Amino acid sequence: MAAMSADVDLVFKALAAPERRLLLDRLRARNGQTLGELCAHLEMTRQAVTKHLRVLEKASLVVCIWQGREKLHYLNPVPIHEIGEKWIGKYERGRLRALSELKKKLEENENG
Amino acid sequence: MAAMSADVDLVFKALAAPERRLLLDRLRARNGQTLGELCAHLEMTRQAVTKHLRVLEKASLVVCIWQGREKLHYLNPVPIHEIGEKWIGKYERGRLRALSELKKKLEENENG
DNA sequence: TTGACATGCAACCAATAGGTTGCCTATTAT
DNA sequence: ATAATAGGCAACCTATTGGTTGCATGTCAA
Repeated sequence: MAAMSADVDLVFKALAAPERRLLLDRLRARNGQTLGELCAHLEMTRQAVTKHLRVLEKASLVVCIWQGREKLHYLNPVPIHEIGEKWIGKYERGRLRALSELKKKLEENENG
Repeated sequence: MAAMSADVDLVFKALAAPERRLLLDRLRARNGQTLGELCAHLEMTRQAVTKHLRVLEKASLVVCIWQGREKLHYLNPVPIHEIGEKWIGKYERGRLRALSELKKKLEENENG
C-alpha cells in the first residue's frame, strides 16, 4: 500500500491543467477505465493523453493496473483529500479574519 | 466588492508554483505587505516576484491597494475556499468508495 | 528642488510543457 | 499463424513560463 499520498507540489502541478482535471472527473464518473476509453471524445492524440496520465500517476492521483494488454486507471482520492485537509485547511482557519481585513481596506481605499 | 471569486483554472494554475504558494503563506502570516517586504529573503529579483504576484492577482488570490508609492498586498481567501468547497468537495463525496475500490483492485492484482 | 526610494514596463533568454508523428512491442481473436 | 488491438517509446516542434537586465515613472524626504 505504498505511495498513497504524494509530494504536494506534484499534486498541485498535476491539477493545474484543465485536461488533467477532466481526466480525473471522467474517472470519478467511472473508475477503472482503459487508456482507450479515456481517449474517446478527447481532441488529442492517445500519446498526449498518456503524457497527462503519467503526470497524474507521478502525483499519485491515479493508479494503473495492467490487465492483459489493457491498462486500467483508478482514481486515488488520498492526495486530493490531503490537499484539502492540510493546505486548504490552513487558509480556512484565518479565512473570516482575512476577508474582513480585506473588505475594510477596500472601503478605506474607496472612501478615504 | 467585485471579483472576489475567480476562474477556477486561473486559481489552480496560480497555485501550481511553490514560489507563489510561499507568497500566499507569507501574506497569511502578515497581511498587507509591500512588494519590497515580500521580496525580502527571496532568491529572486523584484521583477520576478512582481510577475508571480500578478498571476496571484489575476486569480483574485491577492488584492493590491496602492498607498502612496507603496503597493500593499492583501490575501483574498475566497477563491481558495471555493476550490475547497466546489472542487475538492466533489471528490470527498465518493472518497471512501474510490479508496476501497482501489485497494481491492490492488490486492486482486497482487494475489491473482 | 533634488536625491533616494518603491515600483512599473519592455526586451530578451533558457528551460519546460504540451502536443505531434512514426515506429516498436505485446496480447488477443480469427 | 496472422491480423487487429492496446499501448509504449523517442524525436521533434512550438508556445509558454520563469527568470534576467535596463530603463522609466511617481512619490517622499532633506
